[in-house]
Amino acid sequence: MPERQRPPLPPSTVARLAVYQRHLLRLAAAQELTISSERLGQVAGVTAAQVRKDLSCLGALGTRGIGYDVEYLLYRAGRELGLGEDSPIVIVGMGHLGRALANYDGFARQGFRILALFDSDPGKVGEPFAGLLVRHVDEIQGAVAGPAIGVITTPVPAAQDAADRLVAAGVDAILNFAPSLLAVPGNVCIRNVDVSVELQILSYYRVSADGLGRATSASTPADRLTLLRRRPSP
Amino acid sequence: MPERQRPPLPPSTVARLAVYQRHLLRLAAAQELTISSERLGQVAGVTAAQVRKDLSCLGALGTRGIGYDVEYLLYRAGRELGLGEDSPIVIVGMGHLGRALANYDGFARQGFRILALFDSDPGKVGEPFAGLLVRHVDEIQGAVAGPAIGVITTPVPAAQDAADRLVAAGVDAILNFAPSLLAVPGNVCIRNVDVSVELQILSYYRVSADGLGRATSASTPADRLTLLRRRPSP
DNA sequence: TTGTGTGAATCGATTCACAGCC
DNA sequence: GGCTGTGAATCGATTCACACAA
Repeated sequence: MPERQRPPLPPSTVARLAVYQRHLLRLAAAQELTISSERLGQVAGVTAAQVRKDLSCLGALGTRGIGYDVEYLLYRAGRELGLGEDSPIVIVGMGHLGRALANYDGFARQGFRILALFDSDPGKVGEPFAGLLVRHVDEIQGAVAGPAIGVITTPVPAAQDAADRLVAAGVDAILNFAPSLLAVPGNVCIRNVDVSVELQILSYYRVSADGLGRATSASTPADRLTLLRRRPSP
Repeated sequence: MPERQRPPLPPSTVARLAVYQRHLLRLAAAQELTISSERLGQVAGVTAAQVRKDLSCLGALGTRGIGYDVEYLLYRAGRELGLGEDSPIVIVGMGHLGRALANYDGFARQGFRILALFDSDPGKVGEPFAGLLVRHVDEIQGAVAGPAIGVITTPVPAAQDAADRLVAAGVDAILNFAPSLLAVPGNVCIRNVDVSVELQILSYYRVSADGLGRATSASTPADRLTLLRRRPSP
């Protein structure tokens, strides 16, 4: 059984794999049987060579002269990303953003399932969103059984507390929308999304672009680089 | 006047500069006068050497033995990112996410100003959010005078149309939350944010981490790599 | 002594180019 | 003829280490 004996994927490849996955779902729904690196690159916004390099990390999946089998690629990419069964998600912070995410129906399609919603405001506890009742953050540890992905959509002052509770409940990955750096144990993986930061980045390329007619930048897929840092030794 | 005569910043530096900016604002509010690369790195989640390299791109801003002047750094970083006066933002798509962003009060603090909100649903047109009335997407071109940053929070099928209208109205940068690759002219800069993709990336590192007690990844700042592609030659 | 600024070295990621297979 | 898989080359980004200024 020579399964699961591959070097870890490069972080940039992981990020793109997630993007490919999304487009492959669309292609599969459209009854496409095979896809070439060229076309997949076009829809994902990367070069064909990049696609081939990325996919070759999963093994030799394509057929020369033909391309890649959409269904099989979907299966392998999904398995690599750990999307076997529905991954449970819990959301902490039922402000506008938390509600937006709770109501987002794309999660189910992408293999995620919202397990519970939490807020610290007693006024919000008990309210129904997306078929779930909001629970108090005190209940996180009781409600979350085993590993799950936590999503933090609280204001900054509450974010660290939310993270602490999630970690205590066994959550091992956190998507943080609060613009602050959370302290968590080394075995918990965190990704931060900060809309203001995204806008500021756009701001920079905007000013470089105008003035002259010089075209500067074109579109890009949702390519994010995860920086992984080892725990500093004690 | 030897102003504005610097090579363009590396994309990864631009992304981090936006993160520094955010923490510098907090430090300035807390009356901190100076900050060392060491401490700024701690709060931003990067190494001290990285901070120094990044900041040295803006010139020699620090004082040896002391650190960086918070106010001055804030000024220079903000200027570099093109945050001089309030940058106008328009949001297209008043679903849950669009409303969440419209109500987000962090934009103003970060130097952005929401100029207008749009939706294609006549039922939503006229509704008030965050002190603005939702207008119909047909009005985009009339309402947006000159360059602005467009934010697309529509469902996928409407995203390209939204982008086209924004571009026609003179918008030169787009933050796209719809999970699709938008086609825009080469002088328009795009960044994509896809929450499902973020979750899938977390998924990967999650599965690598558990099983054994091996710690795998620690936290990371909102570091995103913008891939800039030149327009392919015709 | 503290902490910046920066070349040099390292590391990783992308592109190129082409051999090999359908 | 078309398209994958992959080493080799290139490009960029991070880290190191240390001279130098306050």
